[in-house]
Amino acid sequence: MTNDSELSGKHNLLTPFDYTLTVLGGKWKMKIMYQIACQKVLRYGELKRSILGITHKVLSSQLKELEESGIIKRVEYSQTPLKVEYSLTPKGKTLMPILEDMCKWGLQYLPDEQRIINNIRNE
Amino acid sequence: MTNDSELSGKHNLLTPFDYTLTVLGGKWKMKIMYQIACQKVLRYGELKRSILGITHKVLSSQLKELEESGIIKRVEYSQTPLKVEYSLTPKGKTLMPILEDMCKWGLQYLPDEQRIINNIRNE
DNA sequence: CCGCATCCAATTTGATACTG
DNA sequence: CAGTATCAAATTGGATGCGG
Repeated sequence: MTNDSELSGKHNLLTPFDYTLTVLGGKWKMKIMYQIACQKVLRYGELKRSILGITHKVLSSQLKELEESGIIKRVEYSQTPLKVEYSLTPKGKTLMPILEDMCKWGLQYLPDEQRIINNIRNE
Repeated sequence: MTNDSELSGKHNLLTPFDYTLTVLGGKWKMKIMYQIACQKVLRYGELKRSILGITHKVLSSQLKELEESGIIKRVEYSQTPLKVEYSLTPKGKTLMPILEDMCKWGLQYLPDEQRIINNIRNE
């Protein structure tokens, strides 16, 4: 670790851009947010099934970090069996335009050979 | 590897959103792009000095990937000592609005305690 | 100066089992 | 059902040296 945290001490100070990267960073956070946003509310298991390839451990740790960043809200219903629902917070919703722009950009630039969904209503 | 690539075969097919994540993904690519965009053109060494904490190995591998994705352009001048300049391609420039929005979002939501630059022309 | 290759350490991830 | 803990496996990261 030879980076910023050395310069800025224990409370690691960040530039605004780095803060956003911290909140959204990693391989899965944006995909998780995207899924939650699409469905408004999702239970843990539904979320897991909707994101191909993510593992139990990774999903739960990333959900926890997103919650700590104030991006998603976790509501636990004390039933048996347990039920937990995730949704975006207002703060989280303010990030959606960025994710949508990323999606639009991908639509424009994704090479056809790699496209997985190209036959939806092409007439 | 229990993910998409299994489902989609060797040419790993992607959704548009995943494509964007692939292009921009990782800890450093967006920061690299951001630096290049700010200066229009940067030599390798300048770039390295401008990004705190990045190592030689990581910077060069990420630059290569960005080049392969068509986001940055690499121009090599056959001098001794060697000189290489990096700049954004037109495709790369189309991503800048997204990076700028991320920066703006960070400005709004970065908690004051973590802010590293908060005294620039506050009157 | 730039960037690839190597070697080894550190971090992340996956599979599995366990708790409330 | 949701989440944590553990441990091995895989991936990434840093330091260094070589060659164009």
